[in-house]
Amino acid sequence: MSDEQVAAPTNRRRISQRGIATRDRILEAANRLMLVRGVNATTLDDIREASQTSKSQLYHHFADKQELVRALVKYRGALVLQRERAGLERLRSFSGLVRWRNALVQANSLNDGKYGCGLGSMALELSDQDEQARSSLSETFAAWERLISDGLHRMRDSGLLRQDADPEKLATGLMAALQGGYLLANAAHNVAPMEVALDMALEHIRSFLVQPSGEPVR
Amino acid sequence: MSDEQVAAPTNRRRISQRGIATRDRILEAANRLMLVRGVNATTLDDIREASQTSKSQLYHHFADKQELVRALVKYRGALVLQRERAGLERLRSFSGLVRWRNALVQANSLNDGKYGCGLGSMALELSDQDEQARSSLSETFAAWERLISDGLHRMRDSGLLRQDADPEKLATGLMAALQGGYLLANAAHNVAPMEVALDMALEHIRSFLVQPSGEPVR
DNA sequence: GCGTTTGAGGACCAGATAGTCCAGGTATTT
DNA sequence: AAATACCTGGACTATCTGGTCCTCAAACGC
Repeated sequence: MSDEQVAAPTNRRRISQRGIATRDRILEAANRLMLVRGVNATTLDDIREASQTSKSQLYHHFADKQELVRALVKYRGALVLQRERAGLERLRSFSGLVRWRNALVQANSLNDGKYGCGLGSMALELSDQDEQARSSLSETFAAWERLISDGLHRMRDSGLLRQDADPEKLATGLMAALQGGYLLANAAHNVAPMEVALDMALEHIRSFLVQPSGEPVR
Repeated sequence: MSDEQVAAPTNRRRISQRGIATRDRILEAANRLMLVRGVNATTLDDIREASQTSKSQLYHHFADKQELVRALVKYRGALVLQRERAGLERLRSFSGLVRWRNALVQANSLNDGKYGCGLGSMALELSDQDEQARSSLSETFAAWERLISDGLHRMRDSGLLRQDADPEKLATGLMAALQGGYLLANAAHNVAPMEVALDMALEHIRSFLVQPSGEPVR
């Protein structure tokens, strides 16, 4: 009876609104719990309870915990990229970068620097544990950096940035400052280090402006 | 018979060379294993086996896993600070910073960016799980940054850095770039992002030199 | 030498947790 | 209405793992 299902565990074709909703509820719960407790410290029972589903549903939608985690990596990646796309896809000026910085800082200050970046924390926890999750995360970081570097490219093309500015490297540096800022802020339970780190990166980018405005970053 | 021992589990005074050696062996093993697998994914049995000790010795030297982890946080912190003190306490020039950078990059490139910084990985894993470990890590980061900022202070006092340079902020920014670089390098299994991040931070510091030398960072 | 302290070794226990299975009920689609 | 997909609930297992306990050996002071 369930032979066909077993035969095609991954690419099952049955798609019902209800099923999708449950699957999403599970992912959403896993997302929430694993952000504050970490992946390994969160049990499937926690997720089952938080998502108001049953054990069998967990295993109906995901083969095992590892597959759930991998799905979560993509889920969270999609969330971040969607949020970041909204803030970055029309980036055309330095003040746009400052606004982007302010939004991130403000969001993180709401919980006193705790929890850090959903992607960054998974990266450290999973990189040496699940190669597939690692490469997926790596790709998400790359896509995120591309959103930034695309904006920087636009700024360079429009003559705002000097020609010798390297958008890719600047984006990587900014991303590292962001992730390092998240990490230090998390350790300190204080958003201040994240601000300093981002300001440093922005200042660095500012040094590539064709005509550096007199006012400082903030 | 063992009532007295139970009464004073923490501040025991018995100090034997043999005992210290065993304790250190345990910590050293925990350090090694937890660096690659993470804290939560490492079992006491792994540690027992790797340290060639017995279960009872683990619990003779540490009340429970949490105490072991906390001891490891200090152990690792001491190791890092010792290593960093050697490389930073005589920092007096920009080229000294570059040498410091090169040493870190080279060390991390030996394992293709994997594992990251022992402190940083613990910070993300423990910050929302063990308040005591978190604050201990936070202090270690502060001490590490102080090693850097002390060097920058010396450079400023000697007239190398401009007076408006803020050594504390520069040190925080550099530390964030380092930690973010570790994280991205770990996710990518490639040391390149760490190089870019550190170079950005160094370039930022260089912009505060009184007479910026013409040659780039590297 | 003798008793006490310290360390080694490992058997053992209890609880947590991933994962299985099934019996039956409810929605959705055709 | 029939078939298919989805869901509940919970019992059950195997394993892992933190933690306890007990015995024996070595070291050491008296």
